[in-house]
This record gives sequence, structure tokens and C-alpha cells, in this order.
Amino acid sequence: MTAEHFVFRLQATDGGARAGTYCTPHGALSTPVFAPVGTLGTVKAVSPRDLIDVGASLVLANTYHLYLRPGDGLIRDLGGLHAFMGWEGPILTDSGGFQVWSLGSNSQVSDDGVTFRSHLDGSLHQFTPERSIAIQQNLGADIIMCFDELADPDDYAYSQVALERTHRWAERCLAAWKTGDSQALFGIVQGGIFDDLRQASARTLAAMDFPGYAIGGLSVGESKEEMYHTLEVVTPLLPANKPRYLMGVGTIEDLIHGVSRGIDIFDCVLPTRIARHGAALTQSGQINIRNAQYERDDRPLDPQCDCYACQHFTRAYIRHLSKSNEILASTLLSIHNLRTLIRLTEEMRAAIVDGSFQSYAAETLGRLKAVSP
RNA sequence: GUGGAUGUAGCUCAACGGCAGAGCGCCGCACUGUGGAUGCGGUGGUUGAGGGUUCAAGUCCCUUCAUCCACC
Repeated sequence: MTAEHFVFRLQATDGGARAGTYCTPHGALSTPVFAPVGTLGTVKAVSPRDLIDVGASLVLANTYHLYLRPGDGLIRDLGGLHAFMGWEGPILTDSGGFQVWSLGSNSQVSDDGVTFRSHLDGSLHQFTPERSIAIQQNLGADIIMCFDELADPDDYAYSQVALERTHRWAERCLAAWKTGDSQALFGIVQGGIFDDLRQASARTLAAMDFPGYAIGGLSVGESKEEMYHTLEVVTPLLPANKPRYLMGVGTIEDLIHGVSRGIDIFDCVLPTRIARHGAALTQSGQINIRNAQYERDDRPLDPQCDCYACQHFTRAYIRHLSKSNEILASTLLSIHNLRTLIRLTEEMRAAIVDGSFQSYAAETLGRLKAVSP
């Protein structure tokens, strides 16, 4: 049984797109897969039962936030994150590297690690690669991530400095990682939007033989063309028999472009965040359910959708809930948006298996463009 | 019927006789390894009506209407 864990089986390819399975101690992932984000050990507004209903198989939780509150030791003592949050499927934890960068100004980076102030109470803390791995071991996710350093994507000089540090930290994470049977450690390719740095990063990390590889530092302000180009540069240099995870992406469009360039795993806050702000993803693009035009609209959010929200409620009703700041609006829109992205991954997988991925991708992108400005 | 109070944006209310404003609502936009069900922008006026004083009136004076309160 243990031997099966963290084996990535490639089942079909279509152009650059891949369909596979990845075994974890809490179940197998069918790729391509989209992971809802549950930063604080909960996907906001959505219960684990709802997650099963929308077809979610992997959930992301966050090291930085859970370390600060309620504390990784507490979660370990209560049986680990799966038991704590009532989710029996696979979990992936971020390393905290992204928060240190995005919460930015009150942190200081050295070769040893990062000292930062808590956004909750201003207290001083330090993350090192070893500390990040120890916290992630306490949390007990199936997939854990190397502690990395991000740079602004168009700053070459600093991207180079951060990249070299990220590679040294990757070695230290590997050395600290002692849970190979129960947790897979993924390396993270960095290098901004610079081909030479990205290639160097992919080669360096591939040589370290991680169980899986992530591509980080994208969808942080660079153009879509730059992001897609970077994927084309990086994925051919990663081992074909290991899963590839594009961090923090994304949109319907980005998922299609990512899969076509060989990405297997995605996570993103977008579907649940925009849901709480009143937006629904549809086949033809994003709609703002709060707009006056939906006041008397008795259609579902997306007539093509098979989710609970679309099977039972009208746009008019969900608009009313959203305008009234009712909790159920966030829940229904989150369920719908998650189902939309997860169904997209399911359809892409089916298309890859039967060799029709190119036409599926073109058709789906075409529908989006038909309405986008 | 008598006395008093109040009438300003859709709502609640500001504005010394000197460019009529705020909050909320409404309308829209944004959100990509989630601190912040958030952030940003926009629309919105015969200052109840009519007259007068004044260089200038939401503001002072007169008339009128409406609403509320108290007392007959």
C-alpha cells in the first residue's frame, strides 16, 4: 500500500496535455485537478460535504495562517488537519513563502530564513526551511511544499538572488523532510518571467529528484502571454513521471492554457473569493449577479451547470441573497464556481483520454471570447 | 380650533447670510500559492411651494402647504 503512495501514473497525453492519477494516503487524484483553497482549514462558506458534492478531491490549506492560529501543535495534538477539519480526502499545504512575500513590508529575508510580524497581533516570528517543513509535518497534509522566496516577476537582479536562495532552501527542505511515506515534498520552480532563470531553476530542482514539482511566482502581475510562455519554457524540463503543480491559478482560460502546456494540478482562491463578492463563472465568462439586469431573471446561474445551486435556485433569488448580504449567497456562488472549474478539469481529462483535447480547448476558449470585451 | 416643532439626494442627516455636502442606498468595475463577505469608481438636488429683504438666501421676513407633538 505504502509503495503505491505518491506514484504518478500517466494514462494519456494529447499534445502537451496529460491525464493521470496520483496516489496519496488519503485517496487518488485524477489529473488534471483543481484544488479549492481552504487557508484556515476551511474553504470559506463551503462545508466538506459540499466539497464532495462539487467533485473536489484535493484541498489546499495554509501553513502561515494555521501556524499563527490555532497553531500547528494544537492541530497535531487533535489528530492532524484531516481530522481537525473533517476532510478525509487529500490535502496540500503551502509553505508560507507566498505569505511572507505578499504580506510583504513587515518581513526580513536572510539566507537563514525569514523573520516577520504576525498580521494578527504584530508578534515577531521566524520561518526557516526546516521550520516550515516541521510545521507542515505537524499539520499532516499529503502534499507539502518547499519553503521558497518570491520576487517581483520583472525584477531580474532580485529574481536571481531569490532564486539561488530558493534552491539552497530546497536542499534544506529535502534534508528536513523525514515523512516520505506519508507526505510528498514538492520543489518549487521560480525565476520570474526570465527564460534563463526559469530553465536553470527547472534543471536544478529536477536534479534533486522531488516527488513532484510546482511552478511558483506566476499570476502575480505579469501578462498572460508571459505566464503561458514561462510554462512552455519550464514544463519540458520537468520529469514526465512526476506531477506538475501551477500555484495560484486560476481562471477558466488559465486552466485550459495550463493543461495544454502540461500542468496537472492547480489551486486558486479566485472562484471562492469572487463568489463572496457576487460573481459567478459561467461558460461564457464572469457575471456579476448583483447587477440590476438579473433582478427578475428566473434562469439558473449557468443553464449548462449541474451544481446544486443551478439545479435549485434562480439568478433573481441569488441576486436577492447577495444584495441582502445573506450567507447563503456566498455558499451557493462558491459551490457553483468550484463546480464550474472542477467540471472543466473533468471534461479536459475526458477529452485528453479520447484524443479530442485540442478541439475541446478551442471550443471552450471560443465561447469565453464570444462574450468577453 | 389654538400653540409649538420639522420640511435639504431614494433614506438618515450636515452646511456662521458667501462654491449644497456626508453616510447609507442605488448603479458599475476589480479580485489568480485568501488577514480582512473586501476594495475602487460613478449616479444622485427647482433646499415643500410662492413672494420679499440683500451684492449674495438652505439660512432672514411674509404667505401658503404638508407632517409630527401638545392642548382644546
